Amino acid sequence: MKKAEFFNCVYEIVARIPAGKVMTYGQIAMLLGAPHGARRVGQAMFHAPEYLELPCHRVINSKGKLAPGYVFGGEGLQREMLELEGICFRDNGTVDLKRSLMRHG
DNA sequence: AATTTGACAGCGA
DNA sequence: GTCGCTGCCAAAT
Repeated sequence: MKKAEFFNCVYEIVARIPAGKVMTYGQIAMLLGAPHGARRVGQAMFHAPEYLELPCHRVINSKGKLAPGYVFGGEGLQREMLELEGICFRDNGTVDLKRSLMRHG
């Protein structure tokens, strides 16, 4: 797997995440056959061209936590978008992975 | 070529 | 449950 392809695969998977579901970086990396590639998935997101219109706000870390805050204009905004799509949040501000994490099936 | 950085993950305190 | 350290791997400097 070449590096550019890894990026493209990430974009494709992210583009397939339905509204109301989320995926973790590690999970995506694993689907791509890179069990330790979670960080690269993050880099792929950061470098994601806008015209792809990826639902990158549906990609979160394994703890259900959202992006650090300087990405979508603040964690509050990302959380709001997710809530509008039906993502279930817990009291501590994390996503309820049990309900909203997409299973690869 | 070597060092630093990062939208992560897992484990221990 | 939170905080910090370590492991991992590619991009950027």
